[in-house]
Amino acid sequence: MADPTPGGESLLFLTDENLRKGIEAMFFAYRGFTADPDRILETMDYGRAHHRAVHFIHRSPGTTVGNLLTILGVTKQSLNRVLRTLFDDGLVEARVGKQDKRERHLHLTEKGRALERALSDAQRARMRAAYRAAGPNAVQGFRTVLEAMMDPEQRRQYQGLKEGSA
Amino acid sequence: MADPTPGGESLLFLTDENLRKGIEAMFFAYRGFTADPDRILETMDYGRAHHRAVHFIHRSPGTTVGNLLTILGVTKQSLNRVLRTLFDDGLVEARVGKQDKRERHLHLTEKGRALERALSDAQRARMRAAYRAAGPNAVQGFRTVLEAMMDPEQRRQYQGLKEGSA
DNA sequence: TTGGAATGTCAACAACACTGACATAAATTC
DNA sequence: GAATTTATGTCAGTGTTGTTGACATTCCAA
Repeated sequence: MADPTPGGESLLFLTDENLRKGIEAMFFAYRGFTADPDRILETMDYGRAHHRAVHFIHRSPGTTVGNLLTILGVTKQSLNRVLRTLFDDGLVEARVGKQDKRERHLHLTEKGRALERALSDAQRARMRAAYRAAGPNAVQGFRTVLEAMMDPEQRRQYQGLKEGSA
Repeated sequence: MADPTPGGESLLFLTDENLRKGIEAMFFAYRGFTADPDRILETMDYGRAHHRAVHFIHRSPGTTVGNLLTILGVTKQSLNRVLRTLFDDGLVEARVGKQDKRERHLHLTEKGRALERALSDAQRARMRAAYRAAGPNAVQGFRTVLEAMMDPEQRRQYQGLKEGSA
């Protein structure tokens, strides 16, 4: 019998069945991933879109609307609807750019930081439990596969944060 | 200095910064995960909900509407809207149960199988590329962490398929 | 000064989720 | 056999989040 693994390593992990399991794992895990913040959000008048906006504004304080549009991958109309409620409710404030006065630099207010903390505490708790249960090696693999699954554009945004982007 | 890792292992992988990276990895990777099927779906009149229904009917031929409701975690009204279009377009057929005539057992037609194949080929291609790039060890870790991230109920459904469920 | 970039806003629409209420048929239980 | 429960379908209304398209404002830059 010819060796089916020219590189010397087993390629059994690439069977369609294994890929299907990976696909379903993503589906079910993503549900768990969003479940806890969702529960908090639904007690307010907010949804996932608000969570995402708050998260990325927290991560990159002073980011512009345009940056946020690129990261979130939605239309400005869609983002604007969300941002307006966050302004109105006093969670986010927009400061006119000093150099370029067309830009609006987004910042969380104290109230906004409180919501961000509540949401990310909930989400991190589950992530931490999963990490702890799986161990550091598994976590390393987890991150490696997810990164390989991103579009190049998304991967750039994911990695670009290491050296600060705002 | 006291040893911060009583078990002897480093717990540095549990820092908030690492957890945040994991959270964003999930966010960006899920976008990539759904991007390819989404492109196919939008050329038709279908969306992600149709994809999910077709996927799970393919995986568990003869599954009932109730089973599907549990797996997908949506309301019957929501699922019904999707199933109706799949019936009307001749992608899925419902057979009245032999033992329990209230049940509708769902099956893909040839046309339905064709769509399923197109969608899962696209999704598997990306998953395969990611798996190959990351290697078997990373894939193992990927699956372990995702599994730990699921709700217990979801985990049961994810695992229950090993021994066939339809 | 003109063109384009960054942003905001109005209107309409679609996908996909939800709740609540009601209907039907069949199984189950008393 | 009657009453109840289960499985499914359907009608109506609502909400979140996305989309296009069009238009206005402000301001940087050539």
